[in-house]
Amino acid sequence: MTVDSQWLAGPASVVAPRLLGATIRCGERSGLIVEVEAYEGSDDGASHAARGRTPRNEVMFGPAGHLYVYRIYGMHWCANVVCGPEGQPGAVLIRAVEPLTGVEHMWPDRPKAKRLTDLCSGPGKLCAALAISGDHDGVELLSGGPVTIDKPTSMPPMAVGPRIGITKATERLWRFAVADNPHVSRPWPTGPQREG
DNA sequence: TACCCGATTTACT
DNA sequence: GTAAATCGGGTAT
Repeated sequence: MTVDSQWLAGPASVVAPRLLGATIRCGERSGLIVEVEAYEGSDDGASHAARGRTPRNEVMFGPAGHLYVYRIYGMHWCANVVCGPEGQPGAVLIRAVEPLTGVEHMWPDRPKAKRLTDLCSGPGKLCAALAISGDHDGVELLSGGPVTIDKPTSMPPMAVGPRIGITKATERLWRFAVADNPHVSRPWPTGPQREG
């Protein structure tokens, strides 16, 4: 069952952990979502939407169920699932995926990867591996569309921690991952906290 | 129009 | 562990 705007209607910090174990698909290529981060609105200093609406973050302010893709460091793409009520910005950054299908297509797009666990273990890596780019910014996550996300069948054990690579709002524990999954972008700083 | 810098990845010491 | 690659968005001038 693919996600819909109602399933994604909650705030990013609530929707994010629910996306663990979901399957993201782009053409032949698919993977299990094993790591995410939540980004919300004006009260979240780390969010692109913190300082209001701009051409880049436009999609974050739109209805849930769309993809927000942006370029970072002039090199890589990062993919987010837009959630929350329309007009209220929020998105879940997909940080790591466990490759499922179309892996033979992923290797050529990840020439530096040496192991299966290097293929999609980072937000920029998984975009390259799944062939997600700026062309997908704003696309709706509809069955039959270029990118789809299937809901998880069950909620896996989860680890929680601070978000990666940000300098603001670092106190918020809005990074979520499947506990002990080898495909995560980075290990947990201290002993993983579990719940769920 | 100028300047700064980032929700990263990779190579190298 | 540190640093380079690389560039458009966002804010300031």
